[in-house]
Amino acid sequence: MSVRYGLLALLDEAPSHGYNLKTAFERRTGGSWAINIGQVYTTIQRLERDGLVESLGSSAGDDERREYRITPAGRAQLATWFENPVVAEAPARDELTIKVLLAVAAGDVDVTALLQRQRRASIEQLQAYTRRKAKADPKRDVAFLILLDALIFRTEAEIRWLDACDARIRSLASAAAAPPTAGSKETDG
Amino acid sequence: MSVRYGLLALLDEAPSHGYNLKTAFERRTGGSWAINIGQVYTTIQRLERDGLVESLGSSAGDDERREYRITPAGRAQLATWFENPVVAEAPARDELTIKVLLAVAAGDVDVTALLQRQRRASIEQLQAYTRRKAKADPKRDVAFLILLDALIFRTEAEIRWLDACDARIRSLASAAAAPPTAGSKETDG
DNA sequence: ACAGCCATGTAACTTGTTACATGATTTT
DNA sequence: AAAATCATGTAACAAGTTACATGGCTGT
Repeated sequence: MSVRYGLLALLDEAPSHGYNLKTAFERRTGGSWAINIGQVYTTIQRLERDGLVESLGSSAGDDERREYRITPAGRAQLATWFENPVVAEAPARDELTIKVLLAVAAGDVDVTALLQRQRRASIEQLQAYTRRKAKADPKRDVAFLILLDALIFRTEAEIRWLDACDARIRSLASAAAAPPTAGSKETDG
Repeated sequence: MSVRYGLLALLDEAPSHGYNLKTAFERRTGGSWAINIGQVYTTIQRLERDGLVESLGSSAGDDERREYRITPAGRAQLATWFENPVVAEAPARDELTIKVLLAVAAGDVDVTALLQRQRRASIEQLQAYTRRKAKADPKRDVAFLILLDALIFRTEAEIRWLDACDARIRSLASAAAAPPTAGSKETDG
């Protein structure tokens, strides 16, 4: 819902038209979320369909550049969006998580190697983000820095998690190699 | 692509049918990713359309329970998926990030309050995960624990990021309140 | 004349997702 | 007999995304 609310938030500030929304949206995301212009128009259409924005047809006069304005319903929905926290309810809807989970269960996949490859890739990402952060101007590029912070924290968490996975798998392997100490029945299918 | 590859990975182990894939998929994700049965069938259809799985029609004989088998192409694609790390290329495609970014730029949104609300929600989430983790059996519920780890690390990162955002915004506010020390021109539109 | 930006829009497609219709088998 | 579980499938939609067609206006 990011693009949808993104455009809605921009239209909440001032009426605007497609092309302008595209550039404004990209500026807001620190220039790092390129958006296809076609998507802007389809998203506006959907917002209009849902009564959240409306076209300013007659008063402007221009045939090109049709401007859109947020409606009261749109403003209300935007306010609700800002007021309610984003719940990470969708637990494992994440590709990396499910991949590791499946790899662990698969048997014929080298999970340790997978984790190591991912770790290397994540570290590289992290370094790239850090380099970009060092170049940014703390006064001018606030949006970009906020975004980089998000990416950095998330990637760090990912690396920690990969290590935790590795540890879990190693401990599983050693537990399987060592003879069971007490009454530990294997009941897995 | 999680569901898609999830089903493909399950079919890589053994041929199976829709209903069974559903339960297996849910078991794999530690029982926390409920999947609508309809989605399983649509996803299988799409996999078949793409030549990654094929139906075992005649040999089984049964009219119900049509089994599917992975094809060589499917196996190849699955292997590629496992081999290549998940790149977090899509930078800000995240709802919370874009929300904060938009709120900061909006002007009429109380960003500090937004951050605090989100922080409270995230802390609650974190506690819920931790409680569930404490209850889990480290031997039996490995998948579930791996998943919980992911959620916990991610939520911790989110909280750290929220705090970093708060700090950035406060420092911006204080910089705006204090008179500029040197030649710092304001050129924002 | 031609390159390039400003500007709009449609068709088509992807994955994810739900609601609904349908029926067999098994358990209570 | 009724309820629950096993089982399949379709229609329809959401949101994101890209490729393509179209044209005006500006600078070289």
